[in-house]
Amino acid sequence: MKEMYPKKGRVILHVDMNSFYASVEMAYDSELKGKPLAIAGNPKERRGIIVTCSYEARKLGVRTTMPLWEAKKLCPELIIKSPNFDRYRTASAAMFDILRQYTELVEPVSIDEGYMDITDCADIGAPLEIAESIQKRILEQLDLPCSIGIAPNKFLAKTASDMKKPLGITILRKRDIPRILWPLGAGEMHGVGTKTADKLKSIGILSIGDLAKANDIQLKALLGINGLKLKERANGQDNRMVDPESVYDFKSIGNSTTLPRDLSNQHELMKVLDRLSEQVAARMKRKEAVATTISIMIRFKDRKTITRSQKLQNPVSKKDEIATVAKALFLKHWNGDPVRLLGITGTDLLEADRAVKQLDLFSYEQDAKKEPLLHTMNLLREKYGKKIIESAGLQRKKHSSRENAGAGTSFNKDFLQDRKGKDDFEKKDF
DNA sequence: TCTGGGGTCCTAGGACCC
DNA sequence: TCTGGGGTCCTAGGACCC
Repeated sequence: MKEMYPKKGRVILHVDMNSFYASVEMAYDSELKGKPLAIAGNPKERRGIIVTCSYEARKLGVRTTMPLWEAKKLCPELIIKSPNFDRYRTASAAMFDILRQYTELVEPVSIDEGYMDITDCADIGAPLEIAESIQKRILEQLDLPCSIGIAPNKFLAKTASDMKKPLGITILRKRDIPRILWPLGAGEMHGVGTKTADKLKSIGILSIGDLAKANDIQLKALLGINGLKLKERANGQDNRMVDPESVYDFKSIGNSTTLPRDLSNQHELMKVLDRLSEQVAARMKRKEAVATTISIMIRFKDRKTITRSQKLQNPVSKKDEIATVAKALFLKHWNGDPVRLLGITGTDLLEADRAVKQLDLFSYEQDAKKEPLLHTMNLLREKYGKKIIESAGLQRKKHSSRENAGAGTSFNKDFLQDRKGKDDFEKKDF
C-alpha cells in the first residue's frame, strides 16, 4: 500500500553510519582512534562474535560475525569492547535529530541507518549539497562518520550509500544503472543472500544485469513473488515511500540468549525462561504493548532450531503471564536434548491502553481472572490432553477476534453481543 | 574448539467453514 | 456412491537484514 502513489522524480537519501558501534566508542574515547577495535557480543563468554569493528581492524582481516577467538588469533592486538547500547541509542537519536533538521520525511530503518525524502528541499540546496551538509554536521557535532547515497528511490539510495565507505557520498541515477549496477554480482544486491544467490546461479544468473533481464516465469518458479520484485529492483524500480511512521508499528518484542554452556537441567532452563520473560515484559511495558501470541525458540547442541507458539485468548504483558505460557510451551515440546539457546517473543501486539479498555468493556472480573484462567487451561491440558482445550478455545477465539476488530473503532452493538456471549461461556466452562 | 541477538517478511500445510 | 473450491486462522520454518 505504501508503494501505491510514488511521486515522479523523487530524491531519496540513504544515510548509513560507518561501523557505528566502533565509531561511537571512538567518539567517547579518542584514545581508541586509529586502533583496531572490535565490539563483541559477550567478551567474557566463549561464544562471543564480532558485532562491529573499526576499519583498522578490517584491514587486519577481522570481520563482522567472526567468532571472537578467531579474531583474537588473527589479530592479537585487537581491542575488544562489549556493546554499550545506551550509548548507541543516544548517538542514534542525536543523528536522527540532525537529519530531521532538513526534513520531517525521515524513516529510521535501524539504529544506524535511515532514509530521507528530500524531493521538496530544493530551497535548502541541491541534493549533493544537502548530503555534504548532513555528513559534515554528523561528523563535526557527533564525531561520527557516515556514508550517504543519493538516488530516485530507496533501493538505489541504499545501494549507493554502500559504494563508498567510510565518509562517502554517491549519486546513483537511473541512467547509471547499466554501467554501475549491472556488473555487480547478484549476491551483492540488498535482499539477495547466499541461498538466493545460489539458486540464481543454478539458472545462470550471476550478475545483477543477468537478473534484470531474467525470464519472469523462470524467476517466479524459482523464487516466488520475491523473484519478480528482485528483478524490478535490478532494473532500478522501487516505489516504496519514505515513511516516518513506520518506526511505530513494530510487530514483535523478543529476547533470546545463548547459554554459557549447553543445559539439560529442567530447573535451570525454567530459570532462564523466567529471566527472559522478565526482559520481554519490561520491554513491553516500555513500549506500552501487550502480546496475543507467545513464541519460544529452542536451539539445540547441533544448532538445529525450533520455534513453538501459542495464540492466546487474552493479551499478556506481565512477566508471570509470559513465563507461564513460555514454560508450558517448552515442557510440551522439549525432548530432553541439551539446549544451547532459548528465546521468548511476543507477537500480534496491541497497544496496552487499548487492550485494557477492551478488558474493561468486556468484564470487570477479567483482570483478576486472567491468571487463573491460564492456569486452569494448563491443568486441563495436562488432564485431558490438547483436544478439549482447543475445542474450548475455538468458541472463545470468535469473540476475541471480534473484540480486536471493534477495539480500534468505536463502541457498538457488537460489543454488547460479544460481551454476553463471553460471560456465558466463562461461567459455563470455568 | 565456528557461527549473537534484534528484527521483518514470506510460504506452506492443516483445520475449519461455507 | 468418496469428494469441489473458495477463504480464514494458526503454526512452523526459512531467508534475509543490521
